[in-house]
Amino acid sequence: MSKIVNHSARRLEIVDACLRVVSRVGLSGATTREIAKEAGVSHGIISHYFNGKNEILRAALQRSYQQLADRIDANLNGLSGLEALQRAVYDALPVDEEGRIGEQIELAFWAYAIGNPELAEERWRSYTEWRRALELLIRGAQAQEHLAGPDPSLVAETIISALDGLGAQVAMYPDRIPAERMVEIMDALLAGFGFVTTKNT
Amino acid sequence: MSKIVNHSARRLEIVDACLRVVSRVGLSGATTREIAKEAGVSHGIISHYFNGKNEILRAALQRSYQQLADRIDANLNGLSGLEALQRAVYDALPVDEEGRIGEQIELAFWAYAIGNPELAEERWRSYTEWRRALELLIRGAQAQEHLAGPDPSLVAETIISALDGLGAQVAMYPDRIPAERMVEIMDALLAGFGFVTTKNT
Amino acid sequence: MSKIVNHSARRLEIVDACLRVVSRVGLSGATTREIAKEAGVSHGIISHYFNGKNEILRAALQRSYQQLADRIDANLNGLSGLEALQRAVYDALPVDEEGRIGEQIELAFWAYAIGNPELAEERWRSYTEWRRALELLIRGAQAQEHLAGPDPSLVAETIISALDGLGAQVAMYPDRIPAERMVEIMDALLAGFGFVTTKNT
Amino acid sequence: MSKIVNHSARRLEIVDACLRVVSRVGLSGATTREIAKEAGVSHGIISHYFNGKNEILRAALQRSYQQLADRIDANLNGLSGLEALQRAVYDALPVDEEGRIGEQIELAFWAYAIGNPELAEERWRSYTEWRRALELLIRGAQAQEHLAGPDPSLVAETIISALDGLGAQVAMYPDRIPAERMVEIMDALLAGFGFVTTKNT
DNA sequence: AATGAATGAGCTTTCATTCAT
DNA sequence: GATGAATGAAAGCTCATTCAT
Repeated sequence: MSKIVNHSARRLEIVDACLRVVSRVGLSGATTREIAKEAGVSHGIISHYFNGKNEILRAALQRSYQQLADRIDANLNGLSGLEALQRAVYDALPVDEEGRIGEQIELAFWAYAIGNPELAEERWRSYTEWRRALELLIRGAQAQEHLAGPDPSLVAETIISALDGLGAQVAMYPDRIPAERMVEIMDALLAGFGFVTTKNT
Repeated sequence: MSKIVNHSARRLEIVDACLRVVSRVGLSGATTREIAKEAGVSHGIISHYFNGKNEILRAALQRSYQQLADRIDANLNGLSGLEALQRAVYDALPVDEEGRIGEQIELAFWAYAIGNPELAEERWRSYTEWRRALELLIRGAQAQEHLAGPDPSLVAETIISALDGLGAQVAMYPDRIPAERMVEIMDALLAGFGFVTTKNT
Repeated sequence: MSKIVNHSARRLEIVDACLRVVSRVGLSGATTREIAKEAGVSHGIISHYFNGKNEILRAALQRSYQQLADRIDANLNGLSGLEALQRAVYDALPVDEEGRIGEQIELAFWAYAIGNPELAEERWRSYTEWRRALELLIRGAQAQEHLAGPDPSLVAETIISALDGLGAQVAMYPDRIPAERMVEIMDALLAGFGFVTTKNT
Repeated sequence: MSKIVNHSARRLEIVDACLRVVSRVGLSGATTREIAKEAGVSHGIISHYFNGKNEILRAALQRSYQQLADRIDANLNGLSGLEALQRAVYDALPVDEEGRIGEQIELAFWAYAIGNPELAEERWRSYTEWRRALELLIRGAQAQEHLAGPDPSLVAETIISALDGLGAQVAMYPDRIPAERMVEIMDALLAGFGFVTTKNT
């Protein structure tokens, strides 16, 4: 039992090291040697915990999404209706250092997913989950605001598209898009769907 | 005297081969050998036409942007107001094979731009140009429709974000997002900004 | 834990393999692949022990100098005056297989030192050391023989020049200059400076 | 007839270009492309004039020796005895820019001769010729000075060795050995063989 | 379980040579 | 004769993976 705990704990350490390396030098610089060094373990040990490099990357992508999902969930506590939707959308914006690094990691994996079906599937699962969660929030907000508004699924996809586009922009040009501007953009988007947001960010 | 070869035509062949390879296996799989094979030339010849691999990539990125810009410009001929805006936005959507490949190229280079300032700046220039053009179209449409609507700059940034997000999605999952869905999304977005679009796609 | 390997011993094996390869096919033929083959290891392993090819070459040059210096020092034990000078000069002559290889290494690196300041400085240090040691021996011999003879520094430089010239000759044509001839030449040179040498080679 | 003249003239241009390239970037940088560019001819034409790169190098080495021999011959005009010997030895010293470059070329070829029998043979021919010429001068000087002195052949080999050693030194460290010092060294050497030289350099 | 040495494939780049025009 | 495009081998180097200890 203890062995198993240690095993998965060590796996996690390596995955986190991988994310740090990716955010520092990009995916192309994330060699197994570099990851091992960052994790403080020997180079050869990696094959005991992962079945090849792709498995590390897949786990890292999974973890990166999990961190975002956790952040959103944590802040959603007790909120409902439009407030909950607004909160979730704001939390999904890369407004701080951590979010920016997350977007760079995301972007790195996106490009890598082309020609790498395993990674692409992993991301698709996370995307689907995120879209469904957002749909629920949208339905809740529409109900609260008594909106007969557009198809929640369509709204969710639109919001995610804009978030993804902004995320890519931030990943590439961290200093050129002020956090306030991103909030304005998402506010405008939500307003377009009938959600009159309050300015108490 | 020498073998009759059009130097710049040959260069272009190699650049196009590069674009095809990148769209097929991603930037990390776009080795000089693979590009040469795709172009149907020997591996060594590449150094006759390009000063190293980075020069091929830069040329490929430039060409990809040019193709998109040309497509949009060509179709805009004679249109004005909302029709022009709608046409441009539709043309920017990756609805066909060419567009899809273009998005894969884009995405591949986005990740590469992180940590490659030269490439990042080149992309920024294209982005700025595209945003300005879109702003003009938005102003024109707002004037025609007598809308006092939101800040054209904000609208442009929102549209581009959504287009970029959709583009990334298409790049990764070419077959999972129907062209009609993308049109719906952009229609909803435009409607949110007060532009009642007609269904004459 | 790990494979039991003496790191520095392995390094030395590779350096020695490098020296053998250089003596066989010259510096231009001393590729990393060839050195690895000569050392009986795989090509890739070299990067575990050296930071690039230049580091191997530097280490090889150092080792070659060390071998010569050690040989001269070892035989000088207990000798003084003219005997010591004569012994050192004879030892500096490439009269056996080892000496011949040493000269080939030297010659290969001489050319490489042009346009390689780092290597040139390293060689200059060795040269200066050798000249000073020779000057001391010359002073000792002059004192013992009661010679008011020429400037020891000039004598040292002359001797070294002749040794270097002979060394180059031997490096290129190992079989065309008999060891006895080289001894005759150095004897004639020493005689010209007033040192009547004995024939007890 | 004219074709033949042009042919060998073009050959000579290429050989001279080769020497210039070697003196500028060393033998390792003397690629066929660089030589062709320096000669102002197309890259492909070289195979019409030379049977492979080695033939260019051999011709270049030959020419380099010829230039030295010509210089010595030219100044020898009318001199005889010790004066002639002294003049030849002085002329063989790399005391000016041209001589220094010549030594660098020499040195580059020496190293290349290891593992390149053709080039080594070419150099051996020149060496033999030079040694014989020097022997004649030595005999002449000994006769004039009524010296029963040492074997002229031995003297010649000693002188050449010292000249070669000095040449290598100058090639590597052009600024560290004053021309006067080299003259002193050769004077001391000649004095050792009984030739009392005059100070009218 | 853990180490790091070792392998071999593959990368970009360079270059002498060949060849169609 | 002359050009420069084209080839293919080889260079130094990197890296995921395997393996003996």
